[in-house]
Amino acid sequence: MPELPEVETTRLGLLPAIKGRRIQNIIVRDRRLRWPIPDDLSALAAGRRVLDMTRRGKYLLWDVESARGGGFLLCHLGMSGSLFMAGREVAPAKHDHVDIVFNQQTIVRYHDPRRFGAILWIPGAAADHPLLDKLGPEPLGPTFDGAHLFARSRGRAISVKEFIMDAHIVVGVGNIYASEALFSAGIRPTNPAGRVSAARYERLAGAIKQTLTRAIAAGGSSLRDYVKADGGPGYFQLAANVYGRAGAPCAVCQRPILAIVQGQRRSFYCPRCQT
DNA sequence: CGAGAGTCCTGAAGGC
DNA sequence: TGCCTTCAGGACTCTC
Repeated sequence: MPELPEVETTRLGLLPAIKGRRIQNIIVRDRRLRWPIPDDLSALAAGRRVLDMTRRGKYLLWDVESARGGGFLLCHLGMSGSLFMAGREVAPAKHDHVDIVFNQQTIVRYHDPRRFGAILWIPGAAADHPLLDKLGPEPLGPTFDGAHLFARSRGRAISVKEFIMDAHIVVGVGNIYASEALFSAGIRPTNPAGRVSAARYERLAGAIKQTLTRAIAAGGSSLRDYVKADGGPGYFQLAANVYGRAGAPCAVCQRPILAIVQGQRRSFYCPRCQT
């Protein structure tokens, strides 16, 4: 399940292979993703160079000569998607829905069994797109801090865990890292967001940054494998303190980790360390 | 506007 | 062994 570190690692892995190179064509084998892949995607992108690839939250934005009549290729991996390098000699496997072809040896292949991901075309300025224009700050960026969380949470009855997973508050905090960051900060996930103190939000913001930074570093160390192999190692080598550990002893106090459901999502926490 | 539920999809896991 | 059921999960979309 790609979270922000996986998306960032994908970006860092693909960028050197495609930056400045011209897209020959795009082969779409199955356009049924979260939204249908546009019919004319290949025609829009073919013959144009990829000037850059940036990330906004978990969206990857390919700058396909946007300033010269092109646009942005928006790509989201959903929960089971991956992008990896392939050559034409490698036959597409099941669920390999799209090939972005640069040449015979250089193909970026999109694989997504559950098809929760997206590939769209944005003409013009990407920041104005409805999927992007209301997103919160980047968690690793300079404008994200405890004061931001505190200010945005006043009056909110929603739980603090659901609050930090809302991309309009801060992008890129998925289910795994939300549980992990709340554990690090000692905050119980069920606490109402509007009642969490400024001091605790400061700790939480720090925990989110640290958790994501460590995961990106771990992903980077196995970058080559990940990009070549689709869905590879790295992230899951990071030992979770609470996520997926229901009933197992807390690493700090030995009490059993609890599992609950919040907003149709699983949450894990230590009943003693998190208050 | 906010809260909560519904929705898409497939593979893995569990029950019998 | 094999079939059936349940569940997980990102994030948009709808309803109240």
